[in-house]
Amino acid sequence: MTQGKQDVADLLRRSGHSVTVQRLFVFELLESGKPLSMAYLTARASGAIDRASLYRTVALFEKLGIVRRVHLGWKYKIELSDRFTEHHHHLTCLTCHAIIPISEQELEGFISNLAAQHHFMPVEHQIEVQGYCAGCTI
Amino acid sequence: MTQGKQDVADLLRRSGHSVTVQRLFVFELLESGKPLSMAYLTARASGAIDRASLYRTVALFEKLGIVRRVHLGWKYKIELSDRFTEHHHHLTCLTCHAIIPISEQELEGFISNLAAQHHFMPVEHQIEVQGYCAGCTI
DNA sequence: TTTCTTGCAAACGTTTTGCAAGGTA
DNA sequence: TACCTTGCAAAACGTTTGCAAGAAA
Repeated sequence: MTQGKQDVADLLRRSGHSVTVQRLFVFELLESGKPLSMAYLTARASGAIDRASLYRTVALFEKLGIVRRVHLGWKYKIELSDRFTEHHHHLTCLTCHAIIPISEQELEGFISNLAAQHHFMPVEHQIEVQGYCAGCTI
Repeated sequence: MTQGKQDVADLLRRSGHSVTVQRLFVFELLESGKPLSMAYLTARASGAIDRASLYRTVALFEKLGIVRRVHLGWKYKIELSDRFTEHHHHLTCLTCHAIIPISEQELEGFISNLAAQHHFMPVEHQIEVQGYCAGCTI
C-alpha cells in the first residue's frame, strides 16, 4: 500500500467513514497526479465500480478535501488536492491539450494583496491559463 | 439601441450571421454586466426564446467572443467578454455568494512571467478566488 | 450486530439534435 | 429568392436518488 493510500485510509477512518476497496480504487486512479475527467474515471472504473458509487466517492473525497475540481474550458477534471500533491495550477495548451502544472508561491502574495484591497478573506483560489505550449508554437 | 447592441449587430453581420430579435434579446439580458446562469437565462428567455435557440445563441456568442463562461464552484455562469465590459476577474463570497469583480493589470505581468518560464504563449487566463467578503467576516 | 456502503435501476436536469416552418439578407 | 435561424419535440448526456443486498466496524 502506498503512502498516499495509507493517508486516505486514515483520513476516512478518522472522519468516521469506512475504508472500502472501491474508495481505495478511485484514489489509486488519481494517484497518477494528472487531472482526470469523470468520463475517464467512469471508463476505468467500469466493471470494478458502479457509476453511482464513483460519483458518491468523488463527492465524498471532495468534501474531505482529498480531491478538487479543475475547470478546463467547458469541462472539469478531478485531481488530488494539495494535501496529496503540492499546491499548483495549470497551463493548458489549446492545440495539443497538454496540461502543464505550475507551482507558484509568488501568486499567494499577489492574491493576499488583492484580497486585502477588497477587504476580502481568501480561502481558495484557482488560476488557469490557456495558450500554446512550446511544442505547438513552432 | 444601446452602443453594445450596435456593436453586437455589427459583429454578427461582419461575421456572416443574421441579426435577429432573439440574439439581441440574449445580449440585452447579459448587459447587466453580472455573470448569469443558464437556468436564469432560460427562465428569463422563456416565452420569448426557445431553450434550444438560447443555447445556440450562447454558443455562437462564445465562438464570436461576445461572452465567456465563468466557473464558480460546480456551476458556470455566462458574462459579457472583455470586449463589452472591462477585463476582470472575481472574488466570490462563500457565505453570501456575492461576486466582486476585480480589474487587475498587475496580474497580466505576473502571467507573462510565469508563461515565459514554461515557454508557453498565453492566450486567455482566469483567476477566481473564493473566501469571505467584508460583510461576512464580522 | 449495527451501521455504512454498494449496485442496480430509474429519475432528473441540462444540453444537443433533426426537421419543417418562418425570418433575414 | 436563397439561405440562415427558429421552435418544437425528442434524444442524448451527465449526474443523482431510493432501495434492498452486501460489506465494514
